[in-house]
Amino acid sequence: MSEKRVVKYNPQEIEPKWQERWAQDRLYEVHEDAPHPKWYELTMFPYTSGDLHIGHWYAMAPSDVHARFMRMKGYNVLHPMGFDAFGLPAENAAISRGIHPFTWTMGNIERMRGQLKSLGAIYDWNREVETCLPDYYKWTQWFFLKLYEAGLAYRAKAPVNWCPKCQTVLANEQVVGEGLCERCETPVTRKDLEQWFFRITKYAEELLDFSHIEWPERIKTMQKNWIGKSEGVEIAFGLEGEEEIRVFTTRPDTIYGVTFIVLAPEHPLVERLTTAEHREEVARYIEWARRQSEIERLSTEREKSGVFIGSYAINKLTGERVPIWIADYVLMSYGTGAVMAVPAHDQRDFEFAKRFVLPIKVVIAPPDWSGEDLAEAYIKPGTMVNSAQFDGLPSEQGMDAITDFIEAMGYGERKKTYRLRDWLISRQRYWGAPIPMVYCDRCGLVPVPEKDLPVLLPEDAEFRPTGESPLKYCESFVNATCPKCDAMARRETDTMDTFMCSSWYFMRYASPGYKEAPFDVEKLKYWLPVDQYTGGAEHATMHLLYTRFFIKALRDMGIVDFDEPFIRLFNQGVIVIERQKMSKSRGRVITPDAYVAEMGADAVRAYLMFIGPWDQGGEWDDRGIKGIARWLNRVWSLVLDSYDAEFLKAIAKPSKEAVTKTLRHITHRTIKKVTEDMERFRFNTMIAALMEFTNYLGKVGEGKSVEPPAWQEAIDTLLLLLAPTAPHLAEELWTRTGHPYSIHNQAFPKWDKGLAAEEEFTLVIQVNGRLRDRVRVPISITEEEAKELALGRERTKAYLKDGEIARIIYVPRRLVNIVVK
RNA sequence: GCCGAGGUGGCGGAAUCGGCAGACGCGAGGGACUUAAAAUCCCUUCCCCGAAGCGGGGGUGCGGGUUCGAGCCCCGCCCUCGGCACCA
Repeated sequence: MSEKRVVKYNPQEIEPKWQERWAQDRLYEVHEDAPHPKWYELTMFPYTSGDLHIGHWYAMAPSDVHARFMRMKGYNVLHPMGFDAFGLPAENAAISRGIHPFTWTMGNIERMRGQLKSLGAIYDWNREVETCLPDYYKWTQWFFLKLYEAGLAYRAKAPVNWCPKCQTVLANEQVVGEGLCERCETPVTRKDLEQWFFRITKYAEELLDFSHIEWPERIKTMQKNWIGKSEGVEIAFGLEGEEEIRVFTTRPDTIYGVTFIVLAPEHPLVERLTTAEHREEVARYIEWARRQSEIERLSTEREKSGVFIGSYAINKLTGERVPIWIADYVLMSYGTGAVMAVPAHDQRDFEFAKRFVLPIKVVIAPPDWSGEDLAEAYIKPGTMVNSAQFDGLPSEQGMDAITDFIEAMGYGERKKTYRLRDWLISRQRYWGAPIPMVYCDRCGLVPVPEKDLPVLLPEDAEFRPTGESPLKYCESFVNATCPKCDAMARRETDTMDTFMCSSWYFMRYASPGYKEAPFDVEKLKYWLPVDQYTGGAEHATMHLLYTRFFIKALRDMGIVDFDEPFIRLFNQGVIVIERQKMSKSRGRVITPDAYVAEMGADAVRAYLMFIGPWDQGGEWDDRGIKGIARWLNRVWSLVLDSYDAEFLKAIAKPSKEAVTKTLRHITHRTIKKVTEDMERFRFNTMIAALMEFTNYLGKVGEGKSVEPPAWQEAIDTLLLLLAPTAPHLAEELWTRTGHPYSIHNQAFPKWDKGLAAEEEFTLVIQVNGRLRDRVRVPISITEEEAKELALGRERTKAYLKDGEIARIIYVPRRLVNIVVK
């Protein structure tokens, strides 16, 4: 090709240049008055840990590419960025290094913002949101007050998860694996504490409705399982006197098989029902159970434990007296904290009965059962026996029949139970939004009036390694006056879970500087809800669930008018190193910076998308990035050469190898492929298609002849298709080839159906399912023609001579298969 | 234990309305250019047989099955990853 080209592709030079130019021209500022439909594409904002690693870019680059694609498709795209800036690591840094959490956090943000800018995304930085600034957390507190007014925030004493290392409580959702702290993996212990909760359980049923959102099945299933709905019956068992024990069961059909009752050790009736001679043993057991660590308690291999408390309950259906036990396999926090034990038909009850030699009464006969003892609980359906008037019924029918009977007799009623617990939002830490409440000796619990918000974090708090909340000992903070009576009062010293901050940040982006309210209602109406959300699946039962609850609560208060925050969700996979997650503490972190400095952001962006399907994640192996760099260099040379006068003269010369028609076909086929892949987030095959296109154009450029307009269409198309992925390179080449700035304001190419359509295909000829020949044929070939052609081929004939043709299978546009016997 | 996703060359991965397995890229081998190296370009690269072929055979975790035809569907296993885990 041309000898004249001297300019080399130099991303180090062109990337900063265009980033500055775009910023200067406010290319990516978005406004509500644009004449296009809006598109809100959001990626989960990063926690301000210090450095962005390649995993962050893996989340952000493809999301930016898709947002840019939508922008070129004509949408008014909001694709903002901000920082999740409250949280424990800032405080730990303060303790260990004497830096104030604010200083630490803002320093990190500074560094991360720089890294993010080098990515070359279309973030409108005027809309940046930082959750730790008073302008923001003022509204976090405001939302708390709204939830409080609505009766959705309450304070209660409860056994809660306590992380001894973080010195704070954790929400259920933040306890992972075998009872470990989500952040530091320390085993969690139980503590009885007064804490603030949000009543997410009120929305359990609605949270199970995913009909208005397009989310991955996997995430919906995780939320479903987390909410854990089960339908059953709550049934009263009689006690001496007026009292009753209520149990929850999903198997009312087994009620004739109840041989004992088990209460959770913390059950309120235990105290009253324990008889004098069992008191000591019961107390000992409760104490023992309380001391069990979460890990011990959760172990399924552990032998059942429990004690008899001396009292009996009456099965109202049979009139039988059954003993009442306590055991820690029954949880106070689920159902009623009491179960009717049916050892014959529940494995846990079975093990318990075996261990303590309690009767096992079969009421659902297994198939072919003739009265012998069971080796394990029979939990499947069967025929009802030993069940009075219900004998002989299939147990599935018995379920309803018995429930109807129980309801008719007033012994109990149908009930739904959920595994989901209320969201524990108190944290005994400094670096979070203070809960805006005051304790007054005279007035009790008093919310801080809206006009007094924000309740500011004191700057003079001391960070000591004792582990206790610095706020607790900060007098300037704790001492307050009661908003109601002006008397001396104490401020609440708990701060809010940071998931509270992230439950509304996506709404703040709509009007980030707004002073009168958390958002400007008109702008919110324009932008929300988020059309496309992307982020990690690890938030399935945390951020993603909390936020759905939050929006539903706000909707019911009339603050927002939509039901779901995020219409479409896509979860990218995890980038790993040596099959393990990146982790700062283990020194397994790759930052993008060195790669950006060496190969350019465009190459890193493209490589991250090329590794594999976005939702599958993958191994970071920097050897592969070379292939991308080579490709971008080839694009550079190809495009610049293409606009060289001599080159144009050369391709315009007629030759035997004229390819204009094929070139246009391939150009339009590529547009189709790239567009469809982009829409489906299949970035790896999109890049492969662009590479193939580049390779093809390179071949055409070597001595073949083509009409210049077709050639320029192809080259321009390549640049436009590449623009979302490699925005700097595309812009540079677009400008250098004399096109008007900016390529990012151009429309994404549209394919011509006729040109993209195939005219021929490779007909595969098989004999007995084995490939024997292939031949290019026109798409219009008929079945008869194809069969005839197949039979006539030299290569097939050899395989036909020894047998008789039994049938011929023809698959249009694919193959002919000759079956020979 | 239960639920979900997955297992394809030396590596990352393509191909799923059941129809050419291995696109694209990395790595490797060979060649061109160069005093040399880097860069770049060209060729080869699933395995076995064959001097070679646009020749034969085998091949998508394992074992069976359905089908003219199976990476894809069915049955039974094994392994990896993620989630849940005494939830009555």
